[in-house]
Amino acid sequence: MAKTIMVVDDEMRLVSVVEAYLEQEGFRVVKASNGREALFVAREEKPDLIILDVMMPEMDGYEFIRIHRKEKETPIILLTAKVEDDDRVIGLELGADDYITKPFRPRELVARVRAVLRRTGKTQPRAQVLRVGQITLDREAHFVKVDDRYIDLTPSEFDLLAALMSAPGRAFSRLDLLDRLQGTAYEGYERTIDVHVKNLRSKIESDPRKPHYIETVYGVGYRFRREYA
Amino acid sequence: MAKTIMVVDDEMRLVSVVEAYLEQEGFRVVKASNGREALFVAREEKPDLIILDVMMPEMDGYEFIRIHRKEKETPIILLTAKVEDDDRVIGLELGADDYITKPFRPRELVARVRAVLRRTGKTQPRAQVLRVGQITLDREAHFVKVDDRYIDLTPSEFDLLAALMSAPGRAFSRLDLLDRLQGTAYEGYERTIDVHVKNLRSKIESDPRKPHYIETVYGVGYRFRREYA
DNA sequence: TAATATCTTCATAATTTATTCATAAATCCT
DNA sequence: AGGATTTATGAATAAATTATGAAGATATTA
Repeated sequence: MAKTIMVVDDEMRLVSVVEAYLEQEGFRVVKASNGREALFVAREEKPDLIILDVMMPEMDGYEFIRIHRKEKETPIILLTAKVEDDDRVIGLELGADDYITKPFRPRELVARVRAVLRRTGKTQPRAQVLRVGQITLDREAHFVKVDDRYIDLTPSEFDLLAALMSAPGRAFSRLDLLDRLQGTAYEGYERTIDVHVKNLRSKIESDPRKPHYIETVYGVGYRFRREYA
Repeated sequence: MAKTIMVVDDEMRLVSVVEAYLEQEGFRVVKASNGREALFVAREEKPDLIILDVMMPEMDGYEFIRIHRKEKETPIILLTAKVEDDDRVIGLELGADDYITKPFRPRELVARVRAVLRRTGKTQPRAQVLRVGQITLDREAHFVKVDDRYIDLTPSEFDLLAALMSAPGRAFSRLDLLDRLQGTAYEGYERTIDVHVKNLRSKIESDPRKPHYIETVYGVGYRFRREYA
């Protein structure tokens, strides 16, 4: 059965990005936007792991940990904004299992989630294998196969393709895609996506000038071609 | 069919970690948190081997052994917290087949499990010989052969190679590999893996600068080259 | 305990990827 | 069609990741 992860942060955008990524990795995600709410959700949903921002209104992360730990031993990964290692020390002392500083990339966070689950002996859900047309993308083994050929992609290209393939036929804005690649990192230049698309096309399209898989949606962004029946 | 191993300890955390490792190695795992429960579970599940903490509430390990041995000859590995050899002597006299002191590395435990099963004539649950390309790795005999030449590897290198060869074409993150080597515990520095990879390549690759077998997956980790049909 | 081997850490060189930018090409709209 | 906007592309630069040699720390063996 799917492992449940609770994400606690007051920045909704961050929560959404992390949620999308984790779900694709096969996790079930529940959310809370502050410590008080988190306590409630934790009791209801009994998450297998908690991702927790230290800086939040109402009740901060440390306070949450103190209270939660009296009831449960759920592993916790802290999100800290600062670069200093004060937070780290305090957090780990209070019983956090790992921490990651913002901004971070979703894939980095997922790696830590898996590491912590492994450490604490939880079984791992399988990442989704995406198959559309002649393309297979396996997030777990991290490979992409096109017409029985294995293709090497850079991390950005891989994540970009995974995002698009996760919802064939749906148009993604460049901002959507940028979030997937950079997570909460400061706003990058949207046109960066264009370049990644170009490079990706050159690797997976037989005729990059007339893309079959990755279509341009003028004025909007890009989408992966939907399969027809 | 997979061998069943019963793990008996009151520290749930420890049990979980051990469970994860054993399952990864292809064993089936059943659990109990004290001697009394263990007796019950043993009768139900008929494990092929028992891993048993000596210090437990309700009914300690020695007591369990005494009673269990009247019914079965299931091999037993003792977990002892102390470094003194009192426990060892007593335990072995009582009929334990091996013992290991806490803290221990999962891979150490797994090694002993295999050794005991071998000694007591049980068959191994998992393929012990991995062959990919011109490389043969035998977990049982613990040797590596490349192009008909036997190569000496350090323990880390051996485990690393075994992990990679267990799933050619699959990319492993450094975190994955790290806890295969160190048995979870704490987050070691991921770059340690890079160094082991370098050393391993220098031993098995004909041109370490252009590795044929162990490929780098930029931004992700390493993988063993997939064989093509 | 000394001797040896292995593992980890660290600094820095080498390599690969990501981003930005300028400009060409395509699309849209009236 | 013409102008405005958006996308595609090649190339330069910046940023990030990996490779490597070597020193220091640990562990193992004699």
